[in-house]
Amino acid sequence: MADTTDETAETYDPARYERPSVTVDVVIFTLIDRELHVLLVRRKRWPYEGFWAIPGGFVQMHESLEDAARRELEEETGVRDIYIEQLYTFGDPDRDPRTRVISVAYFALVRADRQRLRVSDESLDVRWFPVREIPSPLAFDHDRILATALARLRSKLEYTTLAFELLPEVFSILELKHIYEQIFGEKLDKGNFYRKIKDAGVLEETGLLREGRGRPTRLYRFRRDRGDGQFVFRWREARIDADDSQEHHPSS
Amino acid sequence: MADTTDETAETYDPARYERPSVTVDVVIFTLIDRELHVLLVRRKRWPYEGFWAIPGGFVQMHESLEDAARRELEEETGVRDIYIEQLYTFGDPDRDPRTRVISVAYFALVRADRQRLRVSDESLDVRWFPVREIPSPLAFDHDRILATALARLRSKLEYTTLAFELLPEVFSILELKHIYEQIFGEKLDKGNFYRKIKDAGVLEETGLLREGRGRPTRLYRFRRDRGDGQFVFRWREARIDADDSQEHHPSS
DNA sequence: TCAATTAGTGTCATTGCAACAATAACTATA
DNA sequence: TATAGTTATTGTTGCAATGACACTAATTGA
Repeated sequence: MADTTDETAETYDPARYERPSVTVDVVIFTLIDRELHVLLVRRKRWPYEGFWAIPGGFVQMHESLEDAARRELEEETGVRDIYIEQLYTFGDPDRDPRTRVISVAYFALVRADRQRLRVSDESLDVRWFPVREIPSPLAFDHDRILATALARLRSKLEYTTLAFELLPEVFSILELKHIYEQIFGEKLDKGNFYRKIKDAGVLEETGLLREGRGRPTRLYRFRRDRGDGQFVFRWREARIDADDSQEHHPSS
Repeated sequence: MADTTDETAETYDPARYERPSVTVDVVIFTLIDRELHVLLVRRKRWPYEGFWAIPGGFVQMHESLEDAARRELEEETGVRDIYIEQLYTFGDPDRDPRTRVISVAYFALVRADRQRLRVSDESLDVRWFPVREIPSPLAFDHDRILATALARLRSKLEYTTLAFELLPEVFSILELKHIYEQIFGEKLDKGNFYRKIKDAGVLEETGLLREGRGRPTRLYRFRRDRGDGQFVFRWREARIDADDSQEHHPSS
């Protein structure tokens, strides 16, 4: 707020305060060949010329933060109407050598079947990277931003239906299981997974089958309608450490 | 970041972009007479003159966001070394009628025994309000900020040891239980609470007793050392809806 | 027709948890 | 000075969720 407590002393005058630049950065995840990928862009000029960075841009005076994030998202991927969520705001004074830049980071999930619409695919300066092969270090404090995004993603998969935002419209239960395994980095029991996901009632049978080497796979669709419209499925109890990287405990 | 993707077209020049003002607002919680309270300040001038607001102020060019939040916190309460955590960033274009103001909100927990150090207590313009008696509406979009803070607090109590940051140095198990009941808004079973908190091993017996009407209460201290230094106690499985007020799901 | 392969179901013992009953250690007052 | 009242603690028990793992199903390819 522009509501300082001791406004008694000072009259509000924007010119009195030097203003930082504000940007949004969007960490965009998708699934390619069952692997989790992130979109990065290569910087063309100083600072960090040639380094990979999380896509982002300035917030215009007339647009909300989320609008700015969606605009960036669409500029990069050509996709709209996608899951997006504010992640964290990074504002260390020296994170950008040019000037004070405060960055509001978002993270977005692009569905596996939509992401093929990626615009500048052949360009060498915009690329999907598998999360296990991120070039390091990234520009600015983007390593930290990415780490925060991954932590948030992991954390949220555990108690929300976010995983469905990564899958194509129609998918199999074992594909869903694969996502969880990928992101949690641990093997899950097939049988227990089937039972749990079925009991949750978030799946709708499509009647479709997919032929393959063995027994054909039944294909499902995610039921967006369920419950009170919000999240109704929780894979397991939330973990302790997951999303808490940014907090500060008192020393005393 | 100041790293727009299409920097190809444009050279970076701060002057080309109009910059918003950036403030931090700090939602400060404490426990007074076993009740959860929030600190509010009364605005002295336009806009929202006479309305209550969450304390906050401008971010200086040289300080980090968290430093700014701590500075505000100390200005209001005289307390340092307190639990503080970034909450969310609010940046709707018209949330402040004066100019574009982006506010990075924090929330802080002040221990029950420390908060008596409050500076401007007698002042009618700075007051602790019980959370159930918040004057409504608050200035700007502060109702929303406060709601977000409360949701976060509830959510985090469930899977962290945050509750201890509200209690005095030394406390009884039933006082702790009372906090949970207050914030969750539901009764908890005495016996189960005892067992659960004891098994968690986060308490250290002080040997102290407090005399009262019935059987004297054993007093405990929170063991900050435990585990990997971080959160080791989870009251119960995290809830579904809690902290998710700010997200946006795709419509498609 | 029989391995190989992928999909999906059943069983069961263990654990965690909620409900609630029982006991312990005091103070107030009749 | 007993007894009722009050607050603090500990025990018991049954149900439900979960994890480990064995089993059945439906297809392809040799």
